Amino acid sequence: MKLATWNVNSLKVRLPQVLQWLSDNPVDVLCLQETKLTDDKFPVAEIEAAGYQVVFSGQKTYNGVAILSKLPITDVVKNNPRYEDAQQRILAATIDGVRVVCAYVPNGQSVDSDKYAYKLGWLAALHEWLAEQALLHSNLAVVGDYNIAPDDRDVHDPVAWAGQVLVSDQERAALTRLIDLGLQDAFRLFEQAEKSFSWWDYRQLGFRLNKGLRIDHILLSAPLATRCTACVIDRAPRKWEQPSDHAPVIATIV
DNA sequence: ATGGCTCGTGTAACGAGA
Repeated sequence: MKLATWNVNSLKVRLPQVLQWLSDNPVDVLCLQETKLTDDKFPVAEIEAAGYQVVFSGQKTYNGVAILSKLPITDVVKNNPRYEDAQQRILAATIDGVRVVCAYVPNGQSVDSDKYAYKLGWLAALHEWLAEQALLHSNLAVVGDYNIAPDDRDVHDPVAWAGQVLVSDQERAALTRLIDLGLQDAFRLFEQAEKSFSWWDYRQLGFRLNKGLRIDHILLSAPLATRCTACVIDRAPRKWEQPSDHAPVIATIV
């Protein structure tokens, strides 16, 4: 199975790029974040015409997640059943014996904001739910935009970013607690180039200067991690016209 | 020091993202 995740920053704007990318990279499963579409506006026909089944959970203006799959999708769960949340950020489904959780973790805005407290509470509730899911599903993949750079090597300028949102100790500790449920960061199972990032600011030539962060992750349970033979970030679509600020991350599971 | 760019909303700036 080839399993990918991509924050598309509006599926309305990015649908042509998603279809082009799937044509170039016919992955089995693609998890999307920040679709920014209510369910009645989701482009089901276009995605099905490309050979994918799709499930989605969206809202107006913000957030929104979707799972595209070549193989049948079953047991769909929208949102974390342990956390009342008006924001549509989680979608889980079973595909080919793998429990796939597509997550759009809150950004947090800044460490002194209410949104940061929401982010930490949201992550604590995610941990509570995933602890149960990990017991229920040996093949568990938790993928998406985590809005957390796990380590200083995932940050273009760790000194400038020190203590800020996306890299703060509390956020990193929350990510570590998720990993301690028995998950592994697929990207770090393999040798990777230095300064490998998955997001670059639209401003200040962020991509051209490779001023980025690695905040999009594929976490795999041990049985899946042992079957994982590659994990790469595809920078290609970030070079296209009118790109998302995030690049897709792809794991190959044999 | 600030904002820089790109979205959606809604049709003008503004909030949000990261």
